[in-house]
Amino acid sequence: MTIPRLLVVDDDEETRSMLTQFLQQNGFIAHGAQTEAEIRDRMQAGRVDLILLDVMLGSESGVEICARLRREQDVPIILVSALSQDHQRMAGYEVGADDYVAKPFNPDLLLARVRAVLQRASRSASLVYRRQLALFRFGGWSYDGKRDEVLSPQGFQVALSQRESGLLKVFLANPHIPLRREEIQAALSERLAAASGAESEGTGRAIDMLVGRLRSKIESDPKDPQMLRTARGVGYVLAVDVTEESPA
Amino acid sequence: MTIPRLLVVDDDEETRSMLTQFLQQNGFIAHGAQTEAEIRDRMQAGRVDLILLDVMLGSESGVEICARLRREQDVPIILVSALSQDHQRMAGYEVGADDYVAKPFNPDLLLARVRAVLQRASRSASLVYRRQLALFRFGGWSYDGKRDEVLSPQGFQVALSQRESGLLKVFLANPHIPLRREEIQAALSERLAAASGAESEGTGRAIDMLVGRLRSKIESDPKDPQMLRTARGVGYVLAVDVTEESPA
DNA sequence: ATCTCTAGGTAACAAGTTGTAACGGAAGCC
DNA sequence: GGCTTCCGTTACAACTTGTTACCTAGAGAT
Repeated sequence: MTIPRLLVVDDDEETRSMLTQFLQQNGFIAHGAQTEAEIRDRMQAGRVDLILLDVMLGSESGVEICARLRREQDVPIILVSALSQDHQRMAGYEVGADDYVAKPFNPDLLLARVRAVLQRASRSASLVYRRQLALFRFGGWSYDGKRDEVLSPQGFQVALSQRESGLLKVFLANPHIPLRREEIQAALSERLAAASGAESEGTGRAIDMLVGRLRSKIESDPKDPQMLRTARGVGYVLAVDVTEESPA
Repeated sequence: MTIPRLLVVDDDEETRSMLTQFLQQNGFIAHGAQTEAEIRDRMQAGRVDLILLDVMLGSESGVEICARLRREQDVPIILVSALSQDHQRMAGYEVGADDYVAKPFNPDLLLARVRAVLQRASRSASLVYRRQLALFRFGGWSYDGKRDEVLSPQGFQVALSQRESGLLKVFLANPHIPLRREEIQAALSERLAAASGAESEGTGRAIDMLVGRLRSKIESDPKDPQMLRTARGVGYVLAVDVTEESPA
């Protein structure tokens, strides 16, 4: 894949340029668009790998646009919204969005999501599915998103806590990519930190602890981890391949 | 191979001539170009071994040009950009380009990259691959970039620290080429030193230490190194052949 | 061949980072 | 309330990695 090409759809000029710039700074190609027509223009004009679609587009509802786009083409879509109630979230999934991010969002979280969706998209060419329910296989292990259940290579079921399985999901979505602690933190606690460069989170070493505990459960030799490798000075990486199946 | 012929594509006159001069001083043949049309002219007119392509070409996106060129021919391309704050990250991505360098770049780093890409190009005619994830074999040893794991000729697994495996990767990418300490340093810490002739890094002998430690791990007789030879007055060379396989 | 000078090998140390055991608070359950 | 489980914090040990200092080996001059 070449550099991913993103399309940021938002009717607020400021948000749009802020977003496109931020994404460009992080190695993506990002363009802006305001209307459904513009989206279609862009997609006509060239490849678009992912659309970041605001839910509140003045007159139009982003959700409806999403539904329409999805019916016709298979471009991955992340819905962006200030309304982060759960039922609305579900509505987004029903419509076929690949993910859903609340605004104001933590930039690290957004990055992680974008990468995750692109990853998935590049692997399983075309497949509208619901994020949570996939079945992952990695290094002999498997994780069933539907049951939130982990099976060891020997078939033993291993109980993970909420947070641990959350952590696992974050890594499964970003294999081979070193994740910084802040990114992990952000992806885990969907709490919206301040929008921009928010680097609060000076708490402590919770992530290290979490990783340690997860290792003790899914690494055959936790002292010498084969899957959850540490990237010194950076964070942690999942160093095995991940395959993802749509749920049965 | 004869002297490699490089093409520097940038719309800024100053950058372009600075770059071409620098490359010429380092033994390459370098020309400049500003537009895609000019690139094609040059390629028509004569062999071009490597293109250094700026990402921000005024109106056009270098990335798109890269994609187009790649679709038609197999010329190696290094993308140059000011956009890559989080550069390490890009490495994880599969880009159509052969490599990606941040601007302002450390000249030593650039040299190392150029050599590495030329090396690869001459070896494995055409191959879009994932930089990090290749599998290398050298002098009986192997290095698995995917697992970041080194196997001795006897099949024993040797644990390298982060920095040590980074060093190894630098050498694997540039076999038989004497690398100066500054180049190595630059390639290791992708940190952008000051743009031009920036020779800061007057720190100390960290590289010597690193090489020493790596030798102690992968040389059968560290006192008389067979692979990691020292090039007196210059730096170090990897003195064995390297084969590189794309990951399974 | 010997001398001298300098580059490089290496041990010892120091600073920074990570792994992990122990502790304690909070939430859920009986 | 008392228990258990989850999870963040702290403290400390172990490991990484750069720096310094000292010594040996090579290269060139005599």
